Amino acid sequence: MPRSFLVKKVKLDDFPAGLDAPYGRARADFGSRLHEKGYISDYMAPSAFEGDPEAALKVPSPDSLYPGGRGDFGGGDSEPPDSPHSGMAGGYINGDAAVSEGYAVDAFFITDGRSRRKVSGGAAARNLPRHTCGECGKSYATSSNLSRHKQTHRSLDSKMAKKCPTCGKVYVSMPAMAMHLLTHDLKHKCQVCGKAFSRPWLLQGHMRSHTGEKPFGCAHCGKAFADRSNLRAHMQTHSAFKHFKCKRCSKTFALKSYLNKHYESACFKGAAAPLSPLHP
DNA sequence: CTGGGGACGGGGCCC
DNA sequence: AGGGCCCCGTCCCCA
Repeated sequence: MPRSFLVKKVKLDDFPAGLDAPYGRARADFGSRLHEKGYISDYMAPSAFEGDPEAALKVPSPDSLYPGGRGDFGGGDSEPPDSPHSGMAGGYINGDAAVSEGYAVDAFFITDGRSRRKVSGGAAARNLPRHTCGECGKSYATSSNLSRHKQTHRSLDSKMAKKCPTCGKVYVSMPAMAMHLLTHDLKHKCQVCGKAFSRPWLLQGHMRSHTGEKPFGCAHCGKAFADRSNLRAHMQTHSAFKHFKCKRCSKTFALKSYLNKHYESACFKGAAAPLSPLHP
């Protein structure tokens, strides 16, 4: 993997404005989640993530990486990225007609893993006041969203807690409860094989297995995937950094799932329960 | 045994 | 409140 792949910043405004509408929010959201979850480390220089297991858990401050601060790209000084269209022609990846330009560009942001942009038209972009949760500090565009979020801070033994009549799971947040109830209602049925799903997008993803559509292309090697999660996992295989480490034999893995598999393998056969991995 | 990919479930957040 | 979209994680299969 070329070093530049790991360190370059992205100037999103270089991309066609037409791509903004459907993907702007997703990209911004993805970027912020990368910071929240620490996955930004996947595409960073390895030094901070090697050796000391504690260090591996520390996520560098986004502000230190982006002089412009969170939610910005640090002004117009960003280097142009490796072309998101490299290996693609007219929005196609490896000649795969199912790959839209929008998705191809979107995939690039997964590739880069650090991209973020101002949400055009959003409250943040317009500098509107945000509604911040006093308990965890998360902020929301509307008081309504904040109110909904605050439900998640209720105690499990709160009077507001409700139990799922089907499986008995307890929820303190009514939106979460409503969401959960949907998982028992498989009303989205595949017309091809009859398999049923609780969510329309689960069916959409499933349909790709019938149509062969692979809208998520890897900007690094051009390989296309039907599922974004699978593209993400694939991107990790491009990373030279394996920061999931077996505590017993010190072997390292690029993906947590590989480490988990390793724990189930001979390394721990006949041994006590696995020690906690680098990333618990 | 490891690496990689396909398929999918669940929950969070935004509009 | 509902719909849509997203990410995280897991299971399974195969090379």
